[in-house]
Amino acid sequence: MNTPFSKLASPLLNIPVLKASCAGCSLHQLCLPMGLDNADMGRLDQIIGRGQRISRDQRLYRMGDPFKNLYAIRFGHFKTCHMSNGGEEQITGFQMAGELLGMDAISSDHHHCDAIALEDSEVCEIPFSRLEELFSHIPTLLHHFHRIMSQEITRDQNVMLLLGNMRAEQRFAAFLVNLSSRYLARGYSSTSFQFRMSREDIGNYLGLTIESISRLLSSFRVKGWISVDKREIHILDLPKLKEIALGSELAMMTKKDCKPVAPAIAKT
Amino acid sequence: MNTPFSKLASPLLNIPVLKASCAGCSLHQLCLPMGLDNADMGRLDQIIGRGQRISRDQRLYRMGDPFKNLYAIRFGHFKTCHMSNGGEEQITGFQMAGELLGMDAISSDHHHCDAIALEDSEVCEIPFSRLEELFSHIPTLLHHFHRIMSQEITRDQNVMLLLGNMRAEQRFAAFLVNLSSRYLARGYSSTSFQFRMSREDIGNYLGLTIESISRLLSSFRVKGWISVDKREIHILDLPKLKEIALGSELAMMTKKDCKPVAPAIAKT
DNA sequence: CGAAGAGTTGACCTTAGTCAATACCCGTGG
DNA sequence: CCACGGGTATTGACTAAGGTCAACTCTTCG
Repeated sequence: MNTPFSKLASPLLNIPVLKASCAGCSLHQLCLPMGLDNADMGRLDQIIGRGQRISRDQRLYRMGDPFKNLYAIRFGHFKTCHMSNGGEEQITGFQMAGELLGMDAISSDHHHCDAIALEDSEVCEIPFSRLEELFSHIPTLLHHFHRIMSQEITRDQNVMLLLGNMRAEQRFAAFLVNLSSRYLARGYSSTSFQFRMSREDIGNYLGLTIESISRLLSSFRVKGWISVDKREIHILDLPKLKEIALGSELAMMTKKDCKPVAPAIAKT
Repeated sequence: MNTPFSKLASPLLNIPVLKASCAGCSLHQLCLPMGLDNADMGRLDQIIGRGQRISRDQRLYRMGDPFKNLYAIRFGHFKTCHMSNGGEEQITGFQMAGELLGMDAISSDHHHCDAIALEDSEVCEIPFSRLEELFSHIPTLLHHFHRIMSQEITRDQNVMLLLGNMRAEQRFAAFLVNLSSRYLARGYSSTSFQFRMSREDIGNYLGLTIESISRLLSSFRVKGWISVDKREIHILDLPKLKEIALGSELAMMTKKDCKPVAPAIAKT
């Protein structure tokens, strides 16, 4: 295992200080420094602050906190929770290693949501003002940063699609497929992984109740598409899940084997 | 009325060419050039391409189109439609004058949605590559651009909250209040305006059916909160709508006048 | 005038939420 | 060791919110 944080002895306090290094990090092709040459990556390393350990259930930042840093997740998982003024909370996303936290705060200089660790995790602190200084010297970095922000927008809009259009089964399938592909991109198994979040979190994220999630898990299990043991899940029929996630008409067709003649993608 | 586009005679074709000018535009305090001094605004003007007229129902861009420009809405209204792979469409937003279109396309160099004019409209074309060049010379502009992107993220996440947590009545109230405040910010009446979109569009956006929208309009009318005539709406009780939009517990309280003693904002 | 499109309203039905009982896991302490 | 309690998950029975289907109106446009 590579150790992307080198432990330096703090001269005064004699406690280990975590010093991040993009160059030594296995995620640099997924994360902010993507596409940078060694020289530029070095410059980025210079501004990146000390790493932070965040233990399970701890908040990296809270809604209303002043905005200073973006955070790149080194390892671990987070959820971001928005609170409506009425007090109900909505989980707007689950983030994993290599992803950036805090971009929602740029617009108003304070955070709009809570970021909560789902397990013991570690993040790199990226002072945003220094990052902005760097942008004028490294156009590649700027461009990539814009891609990341834009990606976040696209992702959110896909969730809107999910919440606005899909029925429970489809939402849940889409959720599983999404997790699956993100683990794949990180070099993990796309078919066997653990839920880092509770059923309640999943339900909240998908706009469903905890009971519905439970029932969906059971139903998918009975149908032979997955096997579950607590938070351990094995996807047994990924193509089927993708089909369900993709949606409705097409899935209905194949399910009922009806009218394979007429073009399935008829206008709605 | 100020005319932000000056008509120049095209030397060859002798047709009027629309030349945009931020300095002369009434929206420059809402739009991209916000906070720029005159010199910088001039530099921005230099890169802004010709204006485009988009007539009602026409598409400014389509999903899959290569990404070249961002577009600032000069006047008129747009909707952005995502298509799921399954073919169902979801309207992810309604945009009005002073807002930027196309930011979702930065991540992959092609557009992820269709932008459709809800009425005859006009946009300024902003070549993104030239804008990025400008960023290194005008940090203020870059910073503001980041705020705009971040705002888009926040806004999308608020819609997620709406779709994930709110019930029909609350969604619709939130929708009305949102429109109201955006018109206010543009100097229009916050209580009397026209829907630029059909009931179907509203329903699609809010994750409800057209029939539900119709019923909600009727019910709000009967309760005396609004008056509607086709697409003309007058908000008669904005505070009430805000209360409903804000949500649940608080609204329930006042509605039923029950237990005004216990703190309404109890933990969920 | 007739046809098409948009909107309204009513009757009925389905999906997922609510409520409640129960199971299971795990850490604590007698 | 087992009992206890709290958090988490599963399952069932019932309900309600909103979807579906259908009839009808109104407006617009050719």
